[in-house]
Amino acid sequence: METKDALPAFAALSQENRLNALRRLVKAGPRGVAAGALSEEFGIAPPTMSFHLKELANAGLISSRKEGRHVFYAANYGGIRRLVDFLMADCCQGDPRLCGPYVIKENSREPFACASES
Amino acid sequence: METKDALPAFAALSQENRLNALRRLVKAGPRGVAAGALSEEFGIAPPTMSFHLKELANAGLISSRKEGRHVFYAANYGGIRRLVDFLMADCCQGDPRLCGPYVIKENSREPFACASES
DNA sequence: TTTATATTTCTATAATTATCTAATAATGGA
DNA sequence: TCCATTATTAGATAATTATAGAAATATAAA
Repeated sequence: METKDALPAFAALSQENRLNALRRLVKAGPRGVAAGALSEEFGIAPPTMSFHLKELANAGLISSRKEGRHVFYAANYGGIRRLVDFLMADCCQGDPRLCGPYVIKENSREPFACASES
Repeated sequence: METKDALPAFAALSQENRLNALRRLVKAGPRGVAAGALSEEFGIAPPTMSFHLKELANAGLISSRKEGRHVFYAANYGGIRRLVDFLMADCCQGDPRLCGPYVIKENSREPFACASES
């Protein structure tokens, strides 16, 4: 992951419809949700929904697969993880004891960890 | 954390100078870095740097403190964590086994975890 | 072939944002 | 007190960019 990959990903997340959609897909799990279902659930016109899903896909945050005449979109957990890793790279110069109240405790599972911890 | 808080945070991260600055502060640790040092390090004019730091601060991603005539900026690890938590809320409907290759293993420390795991 | 679903293309509108210069504020030392 | 340093604010400009809608196209199922 490089800056040029991270910037479009964060840009994709800074739009309400897209943030809602990605969070919905994160909840949904690997099976994903059909484009039409998302369109209906959020009350967004299909072309607009498609546009936003494409943005998320281009940013590497979701993937799609065809199933019959539906296109299912699913969160790309690996892409999301790489983005967070990039943001937290070399956290506290690798000394997690410096992260203040967010120190990574042994055997805990924090949403992010210092690079040296992962 | 709500959508209205997350959106400006992601928007803040979608600008190159700000993303660079935040990653630099994440590396620096709680002590932070003076505004002038960041300005010089990245070759950005002081007013421009100040503008971007303010954006990051407004987004809750960094904090500042005065020390003599310097202003030190430091990563707000709590804010960053809350942002990631928000993005991953209720991941896979709380069943981490569904997260595909990024399953949260027992006793592992992943950069993010399903909500039910944290 | 007909229907349902999804995507693409195009366009108009609007909005935002990044950066520069100049001025101001605040601090600390001589 | 005066000066040098550091940082922020204000004002102005310019460029970019993104959003969303309409219409048309493609794909697949019944």
